[in-house]
Amino acid sequence: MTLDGPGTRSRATLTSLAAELGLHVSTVSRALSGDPGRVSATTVESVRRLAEQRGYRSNLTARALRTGRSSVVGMLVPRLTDEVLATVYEGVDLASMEADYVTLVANTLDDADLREQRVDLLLGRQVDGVILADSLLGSNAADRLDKAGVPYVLALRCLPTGLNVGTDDLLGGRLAAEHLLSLGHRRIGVIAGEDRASTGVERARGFLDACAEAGIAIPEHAVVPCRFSVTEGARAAAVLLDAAPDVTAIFAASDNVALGAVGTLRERGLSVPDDVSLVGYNNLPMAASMPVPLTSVDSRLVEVGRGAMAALLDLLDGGRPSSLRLAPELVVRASTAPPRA
Amino acid sequence: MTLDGPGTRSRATLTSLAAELGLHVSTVSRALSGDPGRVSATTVESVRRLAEQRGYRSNLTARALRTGRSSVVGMLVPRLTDEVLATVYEGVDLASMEADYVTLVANTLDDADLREQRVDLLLGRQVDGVILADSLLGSNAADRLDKAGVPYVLALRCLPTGLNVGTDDLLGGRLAAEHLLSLGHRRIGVIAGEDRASTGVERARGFLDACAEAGIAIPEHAVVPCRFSVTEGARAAAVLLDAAPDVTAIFAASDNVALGAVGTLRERGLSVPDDVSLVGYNNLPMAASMPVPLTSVDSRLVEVGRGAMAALLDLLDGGRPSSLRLAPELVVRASTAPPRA
DNA sequence: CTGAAAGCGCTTACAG
DNA sequence: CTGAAAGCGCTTACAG
Repeated sequence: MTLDGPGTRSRATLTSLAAELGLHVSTVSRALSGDPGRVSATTVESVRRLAEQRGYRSNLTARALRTGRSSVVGMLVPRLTDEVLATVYEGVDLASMEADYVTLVANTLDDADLREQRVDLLLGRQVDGVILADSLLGSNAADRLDKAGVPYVLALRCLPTGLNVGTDDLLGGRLAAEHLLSLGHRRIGVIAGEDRASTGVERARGFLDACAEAGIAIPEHAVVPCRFSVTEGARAAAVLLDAAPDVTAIFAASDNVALGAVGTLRERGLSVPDDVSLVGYNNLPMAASMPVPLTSVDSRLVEVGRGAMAALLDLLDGGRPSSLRLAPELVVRASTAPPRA
Repeated sequence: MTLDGPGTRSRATLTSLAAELGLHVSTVSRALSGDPGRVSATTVESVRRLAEQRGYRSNLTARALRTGRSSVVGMLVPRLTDEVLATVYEGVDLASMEADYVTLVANTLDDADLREQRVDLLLGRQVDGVILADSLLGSNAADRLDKAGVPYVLALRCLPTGLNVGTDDLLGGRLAAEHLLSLGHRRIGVIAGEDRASTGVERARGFLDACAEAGIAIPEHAVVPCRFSVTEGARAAAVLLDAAPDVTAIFAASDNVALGAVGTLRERGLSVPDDVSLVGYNNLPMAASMPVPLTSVDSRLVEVGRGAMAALLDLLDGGRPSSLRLAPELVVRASTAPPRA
């Protein structure tokens, strides 16, 4: 480990390569950028070889300053400790890497002030575009980005306007409802998720709509909003069971929330699925490995991330990408069964 | 949402402010950087006001090119979808923000080639330093960083040499052992965690050492290594129970692994803690909200992240920070009880 | 096919 | 206290 500051060992630059080869820096630049037909094959060859030997790596900072493109995109998430968001990020990151971009991610904790601050930070870093995975309903996407003319894409959490890449959560909620209804459940509770996020709202609405169409009314007191965390899931489940103790099934708008709910059910001596069936959402890896493997709606989070980045890259290339809603899929496991006779 | 490319609306620059004020760009730079006593108070005042009005934001790319300091640090993690690493990152990010740095994070998936590639990427981005939270025992920290003279700090996962910031995992393992021994357990299994990472190895060794000192021998077949995930935890628990079906307690080197183990125990009709007591590690929020609240060793992950960044910043300022081992703490919950009589 | 020049936006010795 | 100049490392029209 070194204690010297950065740049102690002088790195190779275009200029140093040029000097060593007796060429002009501009020629070396062209040779390396692979402008085909604009520079002789032999020159390209010798430049490439020396660059390799000297361990030359283009200074992306300088390039960014010169071209006005940083090859950096920003990404806003509520928090990265939420595996759901970390998974979307993973998709974004994969697509970034393939396109020689890099993604600067920032937590906003569902806090409006912090969010503004983070956007400012990203803009100061000259990001070419931004992926917003933390949108709250009723707010605009991001004033500052609009003002700065920096393109952005909404991911996962959607808004009525703007370029959106997410899962069809209305359909996802519907799939969960159809599954429980087909098993014979009639008294069902819903832990609806974050009520300021499209994900929470639409999953619940899709579920409730499907129930209503089947002639099953879910009373209001059996629908409890809840932030997306294990702890909040446990709390919301308690509220739900107090208000509607006779439910035979619960739809939770996320796997973490479902995990919290399992704890509360157990505390009350209710077992899954014998007493209460449980459906989660997102189909995180843990769903399959939970104490009782969890039936869950797969929301294709990595693809959401990849898709959002692809749309942003298209935008940056002057394209006109359209919004995308991926189709979710129900994965049935042991946590759901017919209600007790 | 705009479809224009970046930079469409021309942003205020030092030059544009200077022109508007009839000052030289260097004066404006000094006024804004707050060089005290080097520029008149009235000038500072007028420059500040205009900068505010025009929404001036310093171009950090240009500054980086000029000063040779990017105010960007890199961070390597095995994967960010692991809540443990995401939590360490959160600490790093908080400390970064306070110091006007930004952290570029990259997944390396415990894969050596991908890691080299990621380091190259970070170096190309002119990072001032790097936090390595993905070290594997037996490998060096990072050749490329040494060669490039870029300072780095090891976080969470430690190596025998280099600047390390982590938890005292030997002690953590010991705390878990003392707890189970004091409850009266004598036949104990260990799911030892990733055997290429210091965290996995030291937690297990601390545990085994404490048992040995108490005169309790844990046979080799009751110690199963395991990657840090729910899925792997479930698998390892099965291996363990096949090899040592008579255990009355299990120490799992992470909470995720413990969660996986709960599933396996349940499958086999064993209940926690009546048949088998279970101790996890890290004390993630979910530990408290698991179906059976999990006894766990708190590894102070946010502090590890903060400490690692503080050490790196010290290094970048020419300081000589020393390694840091934080003291873990046992948090007792419902998953541990005396063995059945 | 290669060279020479300009310039991205900033900071920092050097003058005055 | 302010100005003028140089330069970080690159790219890209413009010549030749």
